[in-house]
Amino acid sequence: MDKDISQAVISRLPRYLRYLGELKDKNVERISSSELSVLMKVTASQIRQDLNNFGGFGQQGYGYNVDYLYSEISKILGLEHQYNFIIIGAGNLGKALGGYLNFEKRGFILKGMFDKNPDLIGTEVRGVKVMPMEEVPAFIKANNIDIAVLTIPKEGAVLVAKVLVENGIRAIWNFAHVDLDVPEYVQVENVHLSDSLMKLSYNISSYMESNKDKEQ
Amino acid sequence: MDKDISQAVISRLPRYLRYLGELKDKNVERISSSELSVLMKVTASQIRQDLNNFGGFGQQGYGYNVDYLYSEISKILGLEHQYNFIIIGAGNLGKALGGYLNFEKRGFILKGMFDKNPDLIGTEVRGVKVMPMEEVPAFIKANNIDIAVLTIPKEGAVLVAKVLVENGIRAIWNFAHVDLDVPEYVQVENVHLSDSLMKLSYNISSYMESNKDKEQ
DNA sequence: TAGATTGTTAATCGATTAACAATC
DNA sequence: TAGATTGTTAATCGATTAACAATC
Repeated sequence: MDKDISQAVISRLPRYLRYLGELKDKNVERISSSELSVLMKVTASQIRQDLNNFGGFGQQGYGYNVDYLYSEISKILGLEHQYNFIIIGAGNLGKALGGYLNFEKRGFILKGMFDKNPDLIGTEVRGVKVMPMEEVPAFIKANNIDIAVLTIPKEGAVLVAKVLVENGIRAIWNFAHVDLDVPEYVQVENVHLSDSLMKLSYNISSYMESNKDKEQ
Repeated sequence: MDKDISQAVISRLPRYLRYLGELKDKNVERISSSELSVLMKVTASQIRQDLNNFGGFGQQGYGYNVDYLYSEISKILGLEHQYNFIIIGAGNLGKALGGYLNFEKRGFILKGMFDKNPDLIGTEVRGVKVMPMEEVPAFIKANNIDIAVLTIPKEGAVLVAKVLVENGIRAIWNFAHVDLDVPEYVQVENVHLSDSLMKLSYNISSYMESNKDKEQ
């Protein structure tokens, strides 16, 4: 299908979807790329280029129909599918993600949680029980799990990822602070929180540096 | 100081630091850009270009001293500073971030947590008490808070950010699913988890699409 | 010294922006 | 029809890669 779209474009799609959702909520019927560009603080040209990677969703002289564009971007992002997911690591982060109801609205269904800590086994998040790690392989197969969320310390992550892949997982949302090495057919999305915090740290201190002269 | 370095470069620095940390742990003394490029799966050229934005840290014919390069990148990222931070929103995500000890190792000191939910007030994370939202302004001033972590639903986030800025916060680590509008001197780092999940969703479904023909 | 590898310039590639003809 | 705005091509800008002279 579509020739490989750059990840830069993909990264912007959820933000388009968010703004279009807000416009929908306000019952806005149509919007032009230039109006949207003002709201989103990007160029109108970029919006049109991005969208035209996937097809012509607008109409000359009119702009874009908000509802239609919203639903098209949803489709592009694969949000019309349902995905079953499990969470590996039932600490605070795992629980936070498991409890997040908006994911379910988008079609991501929490099927199970796992942890190696016996104290956590049997506890629940939204009615989903935490199970011991040994049960992961059988559970994946029995429940058609698509996505595994990895919220465990980096030490165990590489091995766990291997087990997940062996048992047919197709995607990993990786919060462990390590790069996973998986076959190309397994999609990995990394969320490295400490990297993000370091970026913030850089920007704070580089802003300070650049203002040293002006200070007094 | 340094002419504005692109955010693409900044984003790669924490990953360099992570690999150098691992090499340090293995007592590796020196490494060449090409050895590192193999480990990290990037080009040697990119490594050298990235580093030379900040100065010449290597030596011809030798490569880079691991310890030295590690400490230089730490400095660049501002990790030799101490930052005091507070967490606004003491739900599971807030608690997860508050409990993360590695942040403290990097110089990020959790000073307080806040929530508007009376049930949470008085509970603790690592000895840090959750306080009511009304106390935020006085607390920021009294405790020299640099960074606020925003782990509240998007509805309240814009208003809270306004209050934070008015009281002298210089940086916001924003987990609320909304774009904050703050003065240019306030640094914002966004972590939009649902955007990240949608990217994963795109990659799963576009991989499926691209293999439809091959299937059977 | 000879070999290795950096720092840096030049070439290439890709992404963003500008411009405008097509068309609703 | 006239005006507006897209879809798309062309121009620009920035980031990545390649190449190599400098130098340890």
